[in-house]
Amino acid sequence: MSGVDRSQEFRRGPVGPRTRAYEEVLNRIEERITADGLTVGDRLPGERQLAEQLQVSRSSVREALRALATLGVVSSQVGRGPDAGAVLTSRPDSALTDLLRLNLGLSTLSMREVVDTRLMIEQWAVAHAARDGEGALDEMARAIAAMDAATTPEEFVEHDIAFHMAIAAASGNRLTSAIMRALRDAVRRYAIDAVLRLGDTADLQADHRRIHSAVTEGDAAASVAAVTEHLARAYPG
Amino acid sequence: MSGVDRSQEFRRGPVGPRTRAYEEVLNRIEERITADGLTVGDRLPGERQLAEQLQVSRSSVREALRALATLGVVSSQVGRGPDAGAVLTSRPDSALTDLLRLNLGLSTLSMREVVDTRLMIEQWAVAHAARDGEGALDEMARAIAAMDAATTPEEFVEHDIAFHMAIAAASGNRLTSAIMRALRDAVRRYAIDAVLRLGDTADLQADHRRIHSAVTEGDAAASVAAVTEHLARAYPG
DNA sequence: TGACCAAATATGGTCTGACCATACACCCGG
DNA sequence: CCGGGTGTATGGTCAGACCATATTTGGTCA
Repeated sequence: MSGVDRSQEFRRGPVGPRTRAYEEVLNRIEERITADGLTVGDRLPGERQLAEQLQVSRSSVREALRALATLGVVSSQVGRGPDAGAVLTSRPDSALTDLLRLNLGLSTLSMREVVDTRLMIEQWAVAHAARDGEGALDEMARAIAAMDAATTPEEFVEHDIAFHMAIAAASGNRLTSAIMRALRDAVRRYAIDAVLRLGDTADLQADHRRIHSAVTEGDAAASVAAVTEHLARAYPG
Repeated sequence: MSGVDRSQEFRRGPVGPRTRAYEEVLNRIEERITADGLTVGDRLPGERQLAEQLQVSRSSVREALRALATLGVVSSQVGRGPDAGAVLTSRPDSALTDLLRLNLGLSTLSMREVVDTRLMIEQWAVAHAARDGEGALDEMARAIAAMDAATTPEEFVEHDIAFHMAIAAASGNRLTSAIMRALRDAVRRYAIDAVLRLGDTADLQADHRRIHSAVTEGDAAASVAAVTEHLARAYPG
């Protein structure tokens, strides 16, 4: 015989809502973040220490930390020192990307919905950029040049993403930028196939140049129109 | 002495990128989803079986499944039978909500950015609804009536969310709806405080009725204007 | 034969304790 | 003062056990 009879612990009330241990840990950590005003860069206690504090096993703590890591708010480093352990971060981009990619894989979201969402963000962002987004012009021009120099669809798409991310970044809104980034990363494969299908990138580049010109001239309406036509060309249907 | 010396296993190439075991499991499961065309409702093998197939410990499998559950693509039920075990699902809403809430808690995203994003979606959705969203009118009217009857800020906000979700749903785009839902859920507390601060909900309800009228008449421009003014009132600054 | 109840069983959930690889901290000698 | 060796805290992984739950199975009784 080994182990301890634990069958009578954690009885709360007549019906006990059956909170999983790792969820309890999750909530406690979130509480601590908001209550103690923890912010990016701060360290959480070690897994063993958290386990003792919360009276759960290290496995449960690890599952909770894994969930937080998946949401992009903690990042664990091994070893020792000030940078080791679970550190609070904030990487909504990769988390959003995974979320979209996997849900697309289960075909609960259609490509049409993703493209339409992208169109919404891009119209909104380019209108902002046309009004006061001079900072993005250089980045956009560089991306266009890099696309001209690209020799493979993969390379082209890489810089295409950079071009459109420059527009999104010009809006100054990190949330829409993160969503945009996640959308592009999640459908990267699809975009490469689209370039292959078109065969020629001249039309796409002409669109890019029109967008760049319209933003340069500060013409919001023309910018929106150019972006709309561009996406209609890239994702017909 | 117990255990087995494993120090020489998993050496691949000169520099081995040190893939964590649970990431390997994650990739394998994702592969299986796309390759085998698994879809919502299908079951994954049990944790013990997966562990044996992939030659890792059950803990690593569990961490991978926990990550997938956090992204809203699997859901685990205990017990036995066809519905037990890890089942593929697709709940982007709750995953998005957690993602936003936690990243907001770390103040990497400002409330301004969230509200602006919401404005973007809502303008886009209400324009769609005005064009062909008659299905949403009843739902909107019901929510307005429920807000009239609400006695607490919490209750009011609950139906306010329902009102705006009806608009989002009318767009027919599940991705934007999911983002909208996540935005509202993540800032629910903030919205309740806003209602308390305003003290009176008459102006908000007047806005809601204007939006409903504009959508009823199919006037997209008026709908967008009404939504814009509504959000400016609710979240000044 | 059919309905009902009890045992077997498969599943996720949790715990314990161990070992490994890593990377900084510390100390000691030159 | 500096360089290297050792100590040690940290996450990563594993193995094995037990628990709670829910279905399946099979037997018993009406």
